[in-house]
Amino acid sequence: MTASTFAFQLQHADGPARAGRIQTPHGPAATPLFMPVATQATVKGLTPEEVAEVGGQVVLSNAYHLYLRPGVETVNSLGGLHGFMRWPGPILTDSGGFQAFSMGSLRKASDEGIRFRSHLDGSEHHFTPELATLNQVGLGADIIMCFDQCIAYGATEKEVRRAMERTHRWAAECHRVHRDSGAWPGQALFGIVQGGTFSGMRDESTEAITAIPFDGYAVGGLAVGEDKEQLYGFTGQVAAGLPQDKPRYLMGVGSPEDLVEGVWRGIDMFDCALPTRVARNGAMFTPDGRIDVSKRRFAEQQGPVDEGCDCYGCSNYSAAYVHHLFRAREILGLRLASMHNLRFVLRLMERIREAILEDRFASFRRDFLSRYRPTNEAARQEHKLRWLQERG
RNA sequence: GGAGGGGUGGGUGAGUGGUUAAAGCCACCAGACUGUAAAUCUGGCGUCCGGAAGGGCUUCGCAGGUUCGAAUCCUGCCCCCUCCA
Repeated sequence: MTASTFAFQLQHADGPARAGRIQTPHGPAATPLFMPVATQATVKGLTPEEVAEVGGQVVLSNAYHLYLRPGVETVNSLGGLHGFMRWPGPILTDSGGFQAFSMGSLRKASDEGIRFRSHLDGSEHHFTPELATLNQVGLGADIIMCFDQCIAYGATEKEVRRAMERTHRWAAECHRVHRDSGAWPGQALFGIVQGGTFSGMRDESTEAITAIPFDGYAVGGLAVGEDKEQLYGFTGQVAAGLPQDKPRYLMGVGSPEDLVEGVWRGIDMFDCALPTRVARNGAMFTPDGRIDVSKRRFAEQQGPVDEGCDCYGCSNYSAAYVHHLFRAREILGLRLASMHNLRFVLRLMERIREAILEDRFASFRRDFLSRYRPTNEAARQEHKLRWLQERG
């Protein structure tokens, strides 16, 4: 817990794929790194001990949600985010920029910032780059993010440009506010590249954001409805333009296959709600793809959900038992599934790291992807479009 | 023995003459979930044909009747429940 400054060391590269280490005031973390999501200062359903047990090194929380409830001051007075949620390791907070996308009709963007109507009580809040930065300073995470405007897939070129240029101006503002805020010196600030699915704008944004000396650089605005080809293509394109000596963070990704593909294209850090969210609905990762443990075919399976998994659930319970827990809507079911999915992706990252260090990531990737069966892409797209329509 | 209430699709339960293949909920089946407004959402759920639009057939305890038309009204029968004796 000594106040060291943030640092990144690149240990080894295997093609574009990198293995490294970040250093934060609350300890180190090995990269490639997957950060479990703890939006409301908790990885839903799990204790910090359980998150650590499955291999979690850094968790991600959300400044927008914590600002609304319980409030930045409250968290601050209760020991800061680390003390409040009792997570002793590194924490990264997102600024609330993603909520500019996900909150649908409850928000309205302008050059000054984004107006949100609280989903809790309807009250109106105006997030500016300054407020978003100071909120995160107040929460006291190890790594904080610039306030950006994440725009929906399908936006016009004009809309994407406006959001991107706004994001660039806000990035400079966030950097200035953070520098002058009196934040403790170890706290890192990452910039975020936007630009939608327009190749030229992605380059433009990469150049604009890297012109500011952030501690790390994130690829934002992806995994919001575009197809896999675009996700991977823009990830690779942006990563190639980011500095070698800073960590690169692909925001909001991933699924197991996306993690492999992201690292393959030079990404060091990921966060994603997917593993824990789908777990609560019965979906569990296996080396062959995602299964739905609540399906009847698991009703009598004596072995664990994933034979090769070393998580608590797979070590102690049959798939039939987990199946029963979901059928009966028992809370232990979603806890076991959450632990399992986190363990699955975290162990995947550990194995990826080993493979990179041993210069065999290409074959690791090939083997993993040839076995892992992704979920239906067409259905994904349909679902996403409907969701986007509902959210306005 | 007397008084009253009720039998609806797998369950529960609306529906009292046409807009009802019959609400809602549950169960079940299928799909989704990527910087978490999510232990959530979407679709299906009598049967047959169709990719779909749509169309055919059979349904509201049983049997009969009234009516252009019945889950809904009438008659009989069977069964269940509550209270009184």
